[in-house]
Amino acid sequence: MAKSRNTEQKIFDAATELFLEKGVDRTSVREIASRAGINLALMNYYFRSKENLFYAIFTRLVQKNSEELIRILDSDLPLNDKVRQYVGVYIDMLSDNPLLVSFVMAILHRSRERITEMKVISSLYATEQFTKQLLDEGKKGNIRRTDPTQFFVDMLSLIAFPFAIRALVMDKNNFSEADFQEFIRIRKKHVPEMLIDSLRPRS
Amino acid sequence: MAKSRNTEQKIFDAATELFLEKGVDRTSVREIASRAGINLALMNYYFRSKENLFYAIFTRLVQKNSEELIRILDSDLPLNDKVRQYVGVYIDMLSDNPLLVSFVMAILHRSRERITEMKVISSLYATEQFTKQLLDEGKKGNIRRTDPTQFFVDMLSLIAFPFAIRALVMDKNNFSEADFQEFIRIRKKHVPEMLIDSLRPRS
DNA sequence: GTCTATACGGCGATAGAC
DNA sequence: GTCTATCGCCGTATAGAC
Repeated sequence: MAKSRNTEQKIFDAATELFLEKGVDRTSVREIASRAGINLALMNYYFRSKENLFYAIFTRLVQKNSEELIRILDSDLPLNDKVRQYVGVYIDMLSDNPLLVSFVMAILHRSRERITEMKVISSLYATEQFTKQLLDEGKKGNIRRTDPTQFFVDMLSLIAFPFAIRALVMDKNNFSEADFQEFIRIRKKHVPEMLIDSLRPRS
Repeated sequence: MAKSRNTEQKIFDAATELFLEKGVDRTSVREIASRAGINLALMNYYFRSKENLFYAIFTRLVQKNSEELIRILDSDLPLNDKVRQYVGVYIDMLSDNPLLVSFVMAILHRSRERITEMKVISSLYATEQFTKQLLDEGKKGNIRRTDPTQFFVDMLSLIAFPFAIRALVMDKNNFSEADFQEFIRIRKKHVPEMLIDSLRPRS
């Protein structure tokens, strides 16, 4: 018992490091065990499978980061401020956590049907309250668009996809790391304004 | 010789089917050989590796579909018409080719450095001529935005990401297949208008 | 070209001893 | 809990008959 949490944590930490360094698929369980300084069998004693370990790490990472996102969506902020804040925080979060981007890619790349099982991934999506707010603003005629699903998918796409095609963008534009960070910094202003524009009633 | 193209084609077709059904990673070369009705050794005779086979299928699929996209980008159409046509054709293409979406996901999920090696993937990105057109319109003061990279990333994100998170969107909205298709059909009108709006000079 | 047969090292997972 | 030893599958490769 005394050593159990310790060992579990060592496996967890070693896996997190390796997943970040080499990606999930290119990291073998033997390598994780080796870096954790334990045996291959122990790896399976604590986490029944590599997939389980992956889920454990992913869940913790998402939970840690998604709380703030949900808090923003469920806040009492006016719609425009809310969009600005949400996009900014979300982009910072993806920018600061390459592992998160890589995990989401790995999950999207997996079988499409079972995405539902990863309940935690829902926390990266819209909340009921935010959907309601959009519908309410629409009824009041304050905004042009009336489909919350389209709006939220637009928002998520503009936030997340650039990180997914990061390598392609960098290659095509001869971007350095700093260039890409500057590109993302500009998006933090640009994306909210574009979304808010799309809501503005026509003059 | 007589049978060679035939066998190569059978392997090609069997692999295409299986990649679509189960995803690239979950399909074994033994399974491909089995479905193609041939032997494991032949599999290695024609394509030296599974990776080679994957690239062959992917390259052919992209080339077949990207020609029209490039033709549109390099056409003499006015900017707004070009955006409408490009988005519509691109969305149709992704809608009709789930394999293409899955392959792009697989590649994005692979090592980020080597994306450059897949030269064919560049054909899914902007052309020089289109970039030039955006810059020219900007100089003439016809459009508000001046950064072609941001615009093109916006466009690609709004087109492609919804297909990547298709399962999530369907789950969160209780969409049937038909519902999702309708959702996409609406996007074919909505996305170009949103992009064109973002270009329109402020009144 | 196509086949059978066999082999290699690496993988994820597990049985069973301690 | 922790270990050793082993299983079955994987991608890849090759030798040799037809």
